[in-house]
Amino acid sequence: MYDALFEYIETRSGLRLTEEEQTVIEGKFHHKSLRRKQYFLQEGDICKQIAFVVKGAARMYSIDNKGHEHIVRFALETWWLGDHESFNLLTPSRFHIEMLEDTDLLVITTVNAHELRDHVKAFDLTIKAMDKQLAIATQKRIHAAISMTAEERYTDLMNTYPQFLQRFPQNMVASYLGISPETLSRMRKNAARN
Amino acid sequence: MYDALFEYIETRSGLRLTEEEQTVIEGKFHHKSLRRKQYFLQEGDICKQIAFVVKGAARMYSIDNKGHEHIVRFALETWWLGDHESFNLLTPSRFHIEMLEDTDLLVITTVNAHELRDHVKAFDLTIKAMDKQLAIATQKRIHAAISMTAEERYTDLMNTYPQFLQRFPQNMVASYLGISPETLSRMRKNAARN
DNA sequence: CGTTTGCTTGAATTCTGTCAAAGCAGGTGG
DNA sequence: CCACCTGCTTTGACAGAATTCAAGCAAACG
Repeated sequence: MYDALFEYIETRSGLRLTEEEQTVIEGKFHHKSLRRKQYFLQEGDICKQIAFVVKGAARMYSIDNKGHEHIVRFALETWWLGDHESFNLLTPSRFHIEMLEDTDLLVITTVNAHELRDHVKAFDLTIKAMDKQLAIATQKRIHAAISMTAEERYTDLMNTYPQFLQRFPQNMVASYLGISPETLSRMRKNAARN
Repeated sequence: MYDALFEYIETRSGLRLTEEEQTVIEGKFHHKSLRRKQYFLQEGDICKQIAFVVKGAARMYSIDNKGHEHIVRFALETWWLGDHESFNLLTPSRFHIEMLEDTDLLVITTVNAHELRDHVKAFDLTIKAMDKQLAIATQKRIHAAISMTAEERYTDLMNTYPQFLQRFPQNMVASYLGISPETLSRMRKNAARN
């Protein structure tokens, strides 16, 4: 179960983990299984832990005052679950994090994550690398949102994350793109013609 | 000139800087003045340095294949200039960073920034805090882009950054919101009625 | 086998962009 | 000091794009 996490840390940090470090890491995380439709976080909760996805899939979304859902992020294997804002500021989250498949997680609390960063250099480097990657990905997404048409955003998504349409229902992909399911359906019909 | 930076680091890190540390920091940064309409970065450049804004204002934007500009970010005093993606991956930037006012910057290279993080703990903590804040702000912006109408995004912006409309022309605010200047003008007219 | 869930399609409506024109500063040079 | 630019905002008319509402259909699920 922990092998996927060790491999992830070694790849991201560029360092090898000693057996001792592996033991420390195992002590700070704990395993958690969630089935499809179960929640890791619900709106109003304070996000006091984050989780590494060993196997499975999830979505993070909000519900607006008209009752519509808006998917901010998906998560697949080797991605992380958690609401940055709530986690860092200890404010109630505006988001839900729901499993879309039966999922295996490795969970760590805020406090343990900080301790681990102080004691295991490879983990600190990993988090730094994640932060960078996240900054890049979110900047791209903002750029896409303000500068591309819905159709361009869709083809861009297909190039960047072709897995998404295979593992997530189309109406959720539409929600992620910020368009209605009907619009996405029509766009795909047009795109197939060309 | 450096006082604003020292104060910023001390506030963000929660640590006091020794005189020695202040000297080290001064040695790694250098001062640069840019006038209105001058560029800190142009499309195609690799972003090998970032800059702390001591005084002034700037915008970061791209130009699409129709020749339209799209503003991804603004920067004011105590904010930073730089393209995360180009800076971290050393790829050519898709963005321009242009001064909107005469601006004083403190510039640091990639290499020096890494060294400084290793030697001055307060600086490392500051960068970590910045990364967190950036992650929160960008997540909010993505959420706004996919879940709000143009009008909701506008009022949200006015609440979060009321300075923007005072220091930036309205057509740039429109570009930042991802709408046309005409639409923003009409929205403001409607909002004034209520 | 019935129910739920997701996908598609059509028609009406609302929103937004585009194009064009006009007005309104602030700044510059004569 | 005035006339003229130039950059920015406003307004109107029109076209195009996306949402909404409604209906029908297929596949998956319990």
